[in-house]
Amino acid sequence: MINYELYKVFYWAAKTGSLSKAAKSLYITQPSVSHAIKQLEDSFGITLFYRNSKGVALTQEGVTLYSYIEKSQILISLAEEKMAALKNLDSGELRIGGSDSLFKHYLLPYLESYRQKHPGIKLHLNHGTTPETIAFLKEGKIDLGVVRMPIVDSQLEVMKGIELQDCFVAGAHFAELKDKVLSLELLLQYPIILFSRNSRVRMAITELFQSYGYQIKPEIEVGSVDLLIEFARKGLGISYITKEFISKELEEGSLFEINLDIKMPPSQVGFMIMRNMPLSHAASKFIEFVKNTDEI
Amino acid sequence: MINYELYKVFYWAAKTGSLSKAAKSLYITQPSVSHAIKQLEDSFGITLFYRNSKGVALTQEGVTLYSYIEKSQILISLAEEKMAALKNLDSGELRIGGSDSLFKHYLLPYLESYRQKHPGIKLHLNHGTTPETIAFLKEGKIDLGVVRMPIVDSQLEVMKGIELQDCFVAGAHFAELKDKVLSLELLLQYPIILFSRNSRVRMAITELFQSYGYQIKPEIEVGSVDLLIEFARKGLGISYITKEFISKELEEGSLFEINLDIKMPPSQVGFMIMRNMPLSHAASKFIEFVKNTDEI
DNA sequence: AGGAGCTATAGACCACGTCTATGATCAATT
DNA sequence: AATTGATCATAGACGTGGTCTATAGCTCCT
Repeated sequence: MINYELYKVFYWAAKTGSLSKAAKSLYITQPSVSHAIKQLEDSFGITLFYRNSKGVALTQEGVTLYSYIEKSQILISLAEEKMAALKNLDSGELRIGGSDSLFKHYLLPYLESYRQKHPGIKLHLNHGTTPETIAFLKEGKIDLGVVRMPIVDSQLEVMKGIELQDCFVAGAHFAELKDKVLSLELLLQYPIILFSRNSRVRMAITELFQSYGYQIKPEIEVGSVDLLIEFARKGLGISYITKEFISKELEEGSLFEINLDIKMPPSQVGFMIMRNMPLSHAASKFIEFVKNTDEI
Repeated sequence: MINYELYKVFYWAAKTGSLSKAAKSLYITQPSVSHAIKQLEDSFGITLFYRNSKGVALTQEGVTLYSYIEKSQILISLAEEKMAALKNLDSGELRIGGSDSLFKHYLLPYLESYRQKHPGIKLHLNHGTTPETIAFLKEGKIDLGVVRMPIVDSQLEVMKGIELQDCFVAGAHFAELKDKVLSLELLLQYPIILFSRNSRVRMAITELFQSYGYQIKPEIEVGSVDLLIEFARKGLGISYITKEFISKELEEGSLFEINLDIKMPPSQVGFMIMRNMPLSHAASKFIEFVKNTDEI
């Protein structure tokens, strides 16, 4: 089998029309080039160049070989450029899966600033439920999943993100509750708005109430955080919602937090990646970036 | 600069999905493959495969690299196949320059049998005068020129072909000359048909007559051997023509040779190639073939 | 005649690619 | 659980082959 290094030498010799120039381009000596070309000619049993005192020129057969090798070498050069671009994040893909609300309210600033730094990286955001996100990860359709903890799956490696605090909030319509401290039992007298059944937050709150011996049954179920906010503001009920996602509404007073006589347990954001599978460079840099920013 | 051998290893590893299988395909050991892939990954600073107990699979970046390298390697394979074809004359070009008459009356049987042996070789016959043929040779437009000797050109290497004997012939109209021996002076009394001015044969006969103190002026000048034959047969004059080209006519008696009191010097066919320029494989095999056949 | 290019050849050397041997891990058996 | 049989990774030794220097031979140009 022919050593492919010889084609590299052949390419430069043909391209420059000179073994000496090829040697310079390749940072080797002229005898090495001469030797390499000889090897190639010997292994084909065909003369590729004719030599004269000015340099070398391709024979008919040499031209034929060159027509193939040139394309091949250009492809390799392109490959090397592409790899360099991937390496310094001028190119690549970052595929993240997770819930819409986490993208919008938590990840967005990171994504914005990452994109600004690396505008060549294509961003794929794939929203879905936690099980869907895990499935996508395992199928290799996404590099990274961002969901609520806890996640227990031996195939996954999970890193903790920030802590979020869920709470019940209401709008002006329930102003009478503003400075009161409610028990769970009392809370359940009011219409409750919850996120749809298959979400992690919904499961968590259902379990929490069960552990206290109550069953929480929402009047309204919605599919997005925006609707949770909107419905609460319009006074249709009391929404269970992540406090960090409504800092604007709390500040401007269009929503207020309901004080309960028990502390709601915090929930944590988790970054999931596949265990024992190398991350794409774009993804690992993104995670690194989020980690460093979170710590500061 | 990256050793292109590594791409060969990468290609097989990616293609087979297994370092062990790649090793077998490449007739090296598995640790060598492992080492090579590692080198490639290190020099890019990018992980190309993830490894598991079943084998290896390309990462996202690995897939990108593979998309280039696959094409590149296929081109090289095609190149190697093509070179093998050129080597055993399944493919290639044979470009010969020379006079129409030599092609038809001398080279044709060789060309036929060469073509039969190597149907993949494209044949280019380029007819022209001797100076044109030499020019084509120097421009690299033909591999081989077949002309009348002598040729004196330091850039050319000339090999002798067969000897041809030119002679004067006539048809039935001049039957009275059949068994006579003519002097040059007497011959010149008859209408002479010669090949056109710029041919080598024409120059030779002109010089020959001059060396005896005569000037030969044709009644008719023609551009092809066929016309020389045809005109002589029709009785329009006495043609000066290569005896070997009219063996059929001499045998059947439609033409007969004029006996002269001097011996016409033989002329020799010459094969010209460029000195110090390697021949195409197709051409060198053809010359070899002609030489061997001629000797037998 | 001399010099400045070019490529070819010879021979020495040592880097690096390959090998063997072994370890680590995982999955599918027993 | 233990065993077997795959996989790839690692370590270290070995020896080939690619690269080097030095030099020759050639052609062209001054």
